[in-house]
Amino acid sequence: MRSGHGGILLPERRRWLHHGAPSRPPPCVRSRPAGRISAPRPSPRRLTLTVRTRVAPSPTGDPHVGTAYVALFNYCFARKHGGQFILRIEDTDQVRSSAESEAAILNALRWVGLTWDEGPDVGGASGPYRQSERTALYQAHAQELLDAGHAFRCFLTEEELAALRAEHQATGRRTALDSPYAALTRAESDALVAEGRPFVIRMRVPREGTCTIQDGLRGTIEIPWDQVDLQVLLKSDGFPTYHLANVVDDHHMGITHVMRGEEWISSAPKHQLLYQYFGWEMPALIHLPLLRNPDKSKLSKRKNPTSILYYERMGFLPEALLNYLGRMAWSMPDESEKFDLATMVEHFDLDRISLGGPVFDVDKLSWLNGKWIREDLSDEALAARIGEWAFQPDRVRALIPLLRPRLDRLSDAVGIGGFFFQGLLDVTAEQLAHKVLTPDQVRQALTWTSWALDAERAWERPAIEAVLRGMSARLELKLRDFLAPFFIAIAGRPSATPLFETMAILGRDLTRARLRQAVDALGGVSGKEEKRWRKEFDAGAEAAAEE
RNA sequence: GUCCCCAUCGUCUAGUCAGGCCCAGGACACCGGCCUUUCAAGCCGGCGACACGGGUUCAAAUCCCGUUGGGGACGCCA
Repeated sequence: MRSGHGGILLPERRRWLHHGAPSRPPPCVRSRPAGRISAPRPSPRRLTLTVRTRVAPSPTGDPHVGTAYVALFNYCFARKHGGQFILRIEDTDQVRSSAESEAAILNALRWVGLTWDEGPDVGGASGPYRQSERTALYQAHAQELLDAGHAFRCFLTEEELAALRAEHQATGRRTALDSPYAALTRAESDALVAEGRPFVIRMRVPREGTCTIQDGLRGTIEIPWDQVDLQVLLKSDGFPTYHLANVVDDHHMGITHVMRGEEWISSAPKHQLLYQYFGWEMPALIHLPLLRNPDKSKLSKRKNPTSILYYERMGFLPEALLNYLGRMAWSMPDESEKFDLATMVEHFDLDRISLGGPVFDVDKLSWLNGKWIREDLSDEALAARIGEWAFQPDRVRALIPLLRPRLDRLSDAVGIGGFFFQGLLDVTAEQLAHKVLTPDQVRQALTWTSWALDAERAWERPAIEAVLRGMSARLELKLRDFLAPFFIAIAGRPSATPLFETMAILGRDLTRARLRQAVDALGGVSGKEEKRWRKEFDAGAEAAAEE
């Protein structure tokens, strides 16, 4: 057995605790951890080793409820075992990462009530906690693998790669993609570097046999090696990919248990292999079931609000949201529905995680939230919470330029600006009826615009205006006609504060949700129609991009 | 298409590893009733599931195999 921390693996898994000498794990899928790790044996010495978990969000967008969900489980596991929980920023994607997103994610996680022992904001002994500040480390490790022959330089251009993929696909790919440069000698490879050819570093992967990985919830998982990519470890910009950075950091940060989304199972073999190449002990892998949309697909903003900011804006209490996330795939021993973070920690047990992907059900979240409001807040506390929520100075301040010209009495502010404080509006098809456009045209305008807004990175008035004007032109509708249904969808009436500013202030998520609600009021978009529209939409977007 | 994961009411789940206590329990939603100046809240009740087919066993929601269904991965994104 590896000498390190393996013994503390999932120590609460029953057989472990109650039967000193672990018997053979049953052959069932959810085999005991005893069968998962080479040969761990409970020992008092190892139990003193500290559990360390982490959550590692990528700052490429709005804070996602899935991030909070994974963070919650990592937090609970670490706390339950007296260990540490770490926050690490995985900003290795230079193009998509942003400081604003990072700040928003940190704020959102703090908002739901999670805290971390080490992170970019609080520091710690294993820092820095932002991967963009650790590039030298990854480069050194990539070099080490290169020198050891565990990795090679790949000089394939993007076009060549695309062609290879297409060919692979066409011939009915049975195995992962290969690279012709894998066969080069080091001298040949060095020569190409000397020529100035750009390259990436890929890892070598066995081309036959089967990789066996151990999952803390599922037991043994076997994946044929020929299904595993020759994964890029170091990109041509010198930055590492997730796979390299994550392994290097988890090792150097002393992570003992990696709890992450199930979507990572298929890359686990690469990670395991990297640990072997480096000669490091691998943390225990625990893959959490994915949060789902009502149609069971992986939770996505297109189908369900996913941003924590949205839930804040809608008036959900952070403790209720966190509580609800704790009900996703996990249950209290007595099945209680309402519990706080400390209680969840106290009872946390991997054995109580169920594996079917849970559908994120906003209705049930609302009920839970109502329970928290009714049962846990005094009149004073509730009054304070409503005030804090509604009258956040920055938010109210932003409305003033829109309200001022329209106010004769202060009380007018409620009628004119009330919709800023509402959640979803109950817009009907009748309200959305348009004097020139057909309901289908309205539906299309709202849907396409919503898509176009999703593709827009900046959520600011000029960008929003450009998208709406562009879409109106593209659909060949007069701006006035085109905009009319948006006023209804966003403000609930035909005339309101200026639309672009209003949407900017309302925020991306609430705007998206209201547009979607309006579309739904008109009958929604069927799967077939969405497919067709999506095709036309993308084609048009491409044409526009080429101009 | 290939590989992997998963499978209890519409949804979240208990029960599954240690088969009998389960003709399957709780919660959301929905429906009905009570309470109530209204609406909520609260309380009471109703509807509603072990995907299917084979095994193993005295006994299977629970163990095994297969089928079906759902999901994920197949990026110089994470």
